Amino acid sequence: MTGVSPKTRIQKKNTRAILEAALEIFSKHGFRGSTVDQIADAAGLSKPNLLYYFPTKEAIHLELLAGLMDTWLAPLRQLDTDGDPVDEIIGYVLRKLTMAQELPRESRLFANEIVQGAPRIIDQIEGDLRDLVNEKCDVIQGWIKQGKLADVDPHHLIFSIWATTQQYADFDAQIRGILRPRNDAHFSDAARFLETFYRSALTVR
Amino acid sequence: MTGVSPKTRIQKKNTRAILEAALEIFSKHGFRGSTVDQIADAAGLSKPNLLYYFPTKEAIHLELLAGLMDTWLAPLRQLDTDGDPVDEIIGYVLRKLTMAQELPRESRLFANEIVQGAPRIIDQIEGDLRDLVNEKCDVIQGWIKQGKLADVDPHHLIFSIWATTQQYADFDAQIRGILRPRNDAHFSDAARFLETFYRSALTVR
DNA sequence: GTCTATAAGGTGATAGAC
DNA sequence: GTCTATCACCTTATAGAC
Repeated sequence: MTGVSPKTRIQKKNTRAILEAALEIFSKHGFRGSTVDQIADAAGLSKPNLLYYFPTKEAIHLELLAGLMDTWLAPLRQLDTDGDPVDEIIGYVLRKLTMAQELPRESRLFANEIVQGAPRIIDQIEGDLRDLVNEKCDVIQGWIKQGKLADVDPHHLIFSIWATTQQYADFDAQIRGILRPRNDAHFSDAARFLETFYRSALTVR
Repeated sequence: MTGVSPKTRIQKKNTRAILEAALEIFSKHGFRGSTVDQIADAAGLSKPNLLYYFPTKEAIHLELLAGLMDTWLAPLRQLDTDGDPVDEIIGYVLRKLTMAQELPRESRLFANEIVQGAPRIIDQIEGDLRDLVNEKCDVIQGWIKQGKLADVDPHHLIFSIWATTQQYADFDAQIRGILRPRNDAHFSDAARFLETFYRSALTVR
């Protein structure tokens, strides 16, 4: 399922090169739009050699998605029950925005998969992801009950945070096209916008 | 470029059937993930017959995107300079949410295209779309100067509205997976959340 | 206008030498 | 472990009969 168990140095290096190349290609063209040839080229290997490390194209894709899910959820895990509610959520928003800026390929990899119905990761969504989200929604609901946060639906709050941050990676082409030619500093503009926006919507008055 | 000029009744009917089928298939699998066979089947035509109406697979895709762009931008065009600023924007948010609910395939068609770098509609993005957005941003900026709206970046406000509404179509699989098994009424929950959220973030205090 | 048949090229995966 | 060669299949698009 996950290809050759990486033992020798060269195997580790090649496995890593393949996954790096696959991330580059899959995130740009989606699963069906990417070819094994493209990935092998980008990894600096021949196609049969690549298929010596991973049995199928799908195995590479699956390994990527599974391996990145933890990284992807880390910012949400950090949400701390004992912190100041508004600051905790603003912090989460800004961490997600930073990830969109620094890991846009990872964001688009997931976006490509989910927009097409998430056929290959629906289990992870309905499992680990769902559990984590529900856990953090309980935390948020607790804050609301204590009067420390405006009364909003926690699930839809989290969805809105995902949407407003990840769009800067997923729909980058559109955002750059509209902001052209002044699109150099748009991430810091976005950070300012999102911080102001979420703070004013979440603060109890 | 746009296939046979529809003159006879049967030509109109078939052209419409092809575009309807293509929307169904392209929105689900993306351009590369869709096959002419699938579209022909869905349209109830043979593959050569379909290619009698449109010269290539790409021509069908292009015609779809171009034809839907107007529909897609209609809610933004409606934004009225003379209305109440907060209500105008809330109205826009709710119209977009309704579109995500009623036209999810159209939303995913664009999402699929844009997430992969918008190769086939970058011109429309940098043309009509950009012009309309800039025009409406001027309106919003005017409201802010008059003190009728909280001071936020108009471009990023519009981006956030797109993101928070279209996600309910584009990332439907993820949202349903997380809300399971109670996901029947999530659009009305989303409407309530978004209205409260945008109203409290945009109202001048 | 619509069909069957097929050309032409791409794509995932394997065989077998080294 | 890596390569060249190749298979088997899929996919877009066309030819030509009706």
